[in-house]
Amino acid sequence: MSIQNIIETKVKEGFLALYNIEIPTVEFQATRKEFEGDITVVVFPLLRYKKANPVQIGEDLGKYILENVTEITNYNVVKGFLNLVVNDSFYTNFFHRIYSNTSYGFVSPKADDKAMMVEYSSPNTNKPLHLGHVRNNLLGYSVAEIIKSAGKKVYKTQIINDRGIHICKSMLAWEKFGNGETPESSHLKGDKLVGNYYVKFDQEYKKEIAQLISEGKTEEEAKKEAPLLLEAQQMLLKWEAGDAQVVALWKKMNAWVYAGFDVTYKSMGVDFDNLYYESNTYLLGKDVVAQGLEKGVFYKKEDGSVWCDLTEDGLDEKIVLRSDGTAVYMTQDIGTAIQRVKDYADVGGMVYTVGNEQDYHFQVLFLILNKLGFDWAKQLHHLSYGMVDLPSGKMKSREGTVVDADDLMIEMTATAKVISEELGKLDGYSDSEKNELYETIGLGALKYFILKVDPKKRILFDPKSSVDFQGNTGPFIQYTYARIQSIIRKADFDYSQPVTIDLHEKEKELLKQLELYPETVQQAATNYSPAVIANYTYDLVKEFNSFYQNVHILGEENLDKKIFRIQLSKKVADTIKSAFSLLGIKVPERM
RNA sequence: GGCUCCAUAGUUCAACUGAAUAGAAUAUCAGAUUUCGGCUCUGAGGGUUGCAGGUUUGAAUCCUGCUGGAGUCACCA
Repeated sequence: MSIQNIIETKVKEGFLALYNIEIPTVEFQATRKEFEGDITVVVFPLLRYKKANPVQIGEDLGKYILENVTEITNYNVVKGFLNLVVNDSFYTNFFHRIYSNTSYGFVSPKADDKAMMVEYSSPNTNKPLHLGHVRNNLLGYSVAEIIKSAGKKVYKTQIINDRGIHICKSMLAWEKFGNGETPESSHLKGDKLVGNYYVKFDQEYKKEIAQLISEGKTEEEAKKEAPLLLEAQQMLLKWEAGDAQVVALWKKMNAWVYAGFDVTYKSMGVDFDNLYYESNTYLLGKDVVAQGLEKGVFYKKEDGSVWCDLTEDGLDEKIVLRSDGTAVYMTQDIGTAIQRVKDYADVGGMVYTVGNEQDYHFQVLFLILNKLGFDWAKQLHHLSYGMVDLPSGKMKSREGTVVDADDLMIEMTATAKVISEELGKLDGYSDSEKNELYETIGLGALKYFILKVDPKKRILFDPKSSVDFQGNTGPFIQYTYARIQSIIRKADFDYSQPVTIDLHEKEKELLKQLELYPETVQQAATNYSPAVIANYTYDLVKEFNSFYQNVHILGEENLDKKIFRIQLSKKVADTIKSAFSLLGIKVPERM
């Protein structure tokens, strides 16, 4: 039981005993450093139930708690804040409890709990992954890990956008200009190769437009009538009709792309439990539209198109089926959501990791699913995140201003190499071990940089200078971890026995920070925010560095103290590792 | 134009969802440790939380209006 729970119970009890009033909740905060105490009860909110001087209430409660809670050794009241001093034995007992708990902070799901499905990445198969996907992937993966550790079963998934006119564009360009080029013949990653032909299409298309305009067409006409575009549209029709040649080409080129994506996902360290392909799901949802019509959720217009009226909810009308009876984006998404629950019966909710330009779409989607009456529709969340901007402005794939995901990771690893070599702590490491380490550090820097920011906010990413290795960064935290490992390696005696000592101020601070870990994981899960974990870890590391600077560990003469400090350091390291695993960041033994 | 999101030290980010003097990092300056890894630690300066009102014992946080930025409002995905 946490000290907060103990005090909460007693404050309620005390309030009842003193004033004969029941209170529902008690508000806590950490005691500010300039006052004596470890935990603070905020008295102000209680004034709602008992009109009185907050200082007087604080005094009364403080006295009651001092008498009735053995863990509290003293108190003081400043304005409306009741500061309580917790005794050392509470913290040492707490430490004994958690020391050998390898899953400290995590909660295991109960057998009958519903699972969450977390969707992220969901790329198009006509171009490689870029910086925007990197943020998406890191967020989605991390939130999935956090939800899992907070006590829910999780399925990681994505829906691959493998069909449509944009896919036909790269297919057509390859057919016309590719001369049979393959990833093997060109030594290019498959996704890069296909991406090149997507760009090629656009270049040739623009030429045709220019040509048509010079022949007297308006720009609008030229864009619609360019032969290449007409051909691509033809190709899409053929694909939909199941034309053998087109389908074979489509399969071949998509396979190249998937092989390329796999490499990128692997170096990014993300994975999926299952995949959905739009080519399988784009026809889903039509039957639900029929059901919705019966229920009166949707209505039909004269031309046969089907709509959902959301004006009562402050939104517009939304089309769910075209007049020709074909599906739109919304139809598919409705169908896909339902399909997923069919495939995984224990799914009780979903998280969609998609950029904030689709906020409106998901608002509508969730609303419609709720209107259709699915019980899991109440547990849908759009994990919306801001754009990643470059100093040069917005990324545009056609203009070549994108930051490629693979290039970015290679660049980060190279930077890590330069810095690590300067430090030269790697004697005895083989080249492959070194390279693995550079990757750990480089990716750690990148991941931490992106994940420490609130997802809602847009990020300005300067590939040259914005990724630091000092201060509030991944490598700084990794460094602290490595240093603790170095201490542990040197402690070559049995320090496994629990000991009880008088705590140094810095030790107590560290223990308080460790105590916060479980609720931090829960908070991160409720808020879908890896940033909460990142900030917690940084605070823990700062606290440790301060401890490290102020006391001796291996140099301590008192054996019990020495043992306790080694154990404490080890637990801090374990917690860093655990927290970073939630962010998908590895920690090195040396660096 | 309607709707949604964002705006906090020079810069990058916090602030437990309404509480104490708005905190860190970075950069700058001053110091400590020269012995567990100097990628460490301590301190200083740096703020009218975009602006103006309002609610509240208390507002960066909630409400209203404005300013600036972004997104969205397709029988595209």
